[in-house]
Amino acid sequence: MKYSALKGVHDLFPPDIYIWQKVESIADEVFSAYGFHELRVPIIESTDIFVRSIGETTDIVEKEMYTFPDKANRSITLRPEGTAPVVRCYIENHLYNQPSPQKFFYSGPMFRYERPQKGRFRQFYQIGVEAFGVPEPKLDAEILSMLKLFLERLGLKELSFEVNSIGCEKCRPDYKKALIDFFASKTVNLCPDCKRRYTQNPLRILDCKVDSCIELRAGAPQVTNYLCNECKEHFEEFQSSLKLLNISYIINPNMVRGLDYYTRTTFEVTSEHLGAQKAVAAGGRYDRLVEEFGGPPTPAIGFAIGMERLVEILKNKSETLETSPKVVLATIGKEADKEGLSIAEKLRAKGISVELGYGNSSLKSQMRRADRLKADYVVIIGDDELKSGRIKWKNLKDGSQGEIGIWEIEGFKGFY
RNA sequence: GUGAGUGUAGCUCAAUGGUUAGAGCACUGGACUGUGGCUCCAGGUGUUGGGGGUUCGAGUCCCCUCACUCACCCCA
Repeated sequence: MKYSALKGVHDLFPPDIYIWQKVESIADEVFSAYGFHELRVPIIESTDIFVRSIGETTDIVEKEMYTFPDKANRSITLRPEGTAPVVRCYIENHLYNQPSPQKFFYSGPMFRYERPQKGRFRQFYQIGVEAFGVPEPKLDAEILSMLKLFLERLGLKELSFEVNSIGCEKCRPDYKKALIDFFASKTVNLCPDCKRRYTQNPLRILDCKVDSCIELRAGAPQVTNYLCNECKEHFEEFQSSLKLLNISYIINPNMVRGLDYYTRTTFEVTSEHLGAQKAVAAGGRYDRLVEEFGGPPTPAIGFAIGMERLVEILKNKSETLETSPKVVLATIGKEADKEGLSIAEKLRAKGISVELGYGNSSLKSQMRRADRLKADYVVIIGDDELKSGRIKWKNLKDGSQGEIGIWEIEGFKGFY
């Protein structure tokens, strides 16, 4: 084959596309009910928008961004995530002057230069949600509840919700120091990756998958014990709201975030039906980011859903979504062919989906095609029908058939 | 960036180093000349991912390369 798609990107077409459409329309419905409005931002931004928000030393910025110079030699980056552009949009358009909170959702492609694997792609789609202006943990719980409702509306109930609090700029440094102290005497026994993490981002040691590191971290200080009073209270209120809303969750004190901007609440929804990349949705608070970006101090929270991962789970549920025509118009002969074309147009104008036969195929093959398209009805037009002015219909589901005047077909009640 | 695995028909897969690379499914047509599903019959495409090598002989063995898959790092 001469041309193929680039590594880590993919085409999307039936039948999968119907799952995507369903997911998007349910997202629209559910998020709207919570007062979220759709927002569309560019997929390219100045590189520094991502560097400043995600963090210079994160993997995303260091090695995963699609960054290139434009013709005027400005550094442009294909967005690796959605929060930073939305924050930029929020500030640039002074949306903080609108009634608070401002709540948005968006969907679209993100780009990260990584080796593809199950559930991971170079171009991948996210549905994201961001809410600005409310510090109360009530909102955190509301947002989790919204996510849960969204997933339930898609028929997903066996997903697990993990939550954590990673503190704020006041208490996180204390915790980080405690962690460094804890591992100080054990560094020689850490895996090579964790040796690197120890100096670069000690929090990451907590979710290492190597057995020896899992053993070494037993008894390590937990972030939830180092929260300042405000963060602690926030986390407790968040949990009591979750209980009030009947959301079952587990606290995962080892859940850390890969992006620098998160504060306090973090959460993840995971599925056992995926591979190693089992997070379907993840998010958290980022109370400092708007201010750091030059906006007014504005608490905020958001999450992102990995579309491909979500669709992967939905595919396993083997609910086949397909669209089939209501009517297949089978015609025999040139004259009938013309008549069929004009009847089809009249039916379509009434909102009925109609497929025509093409070429000089036999009635049999047109019937067979109708069967494979899973049409509800076949309408047959041939010389006899043209002569009598009465055309034949057949219900493919129950096998019943009959005749109807050619001028009455638009009103045939089986079609409605 | 690192590691492992897999590349044969549109799809799923066969083929001990040995003739002309096969089967199922799918597709199209016919049996039924104007009635789908079931059955039967017929139809056919492969540069065996690509290149090089070993051999009398390579889909099969070796090397290189490309692609895909899974995993690590990291993440939705």
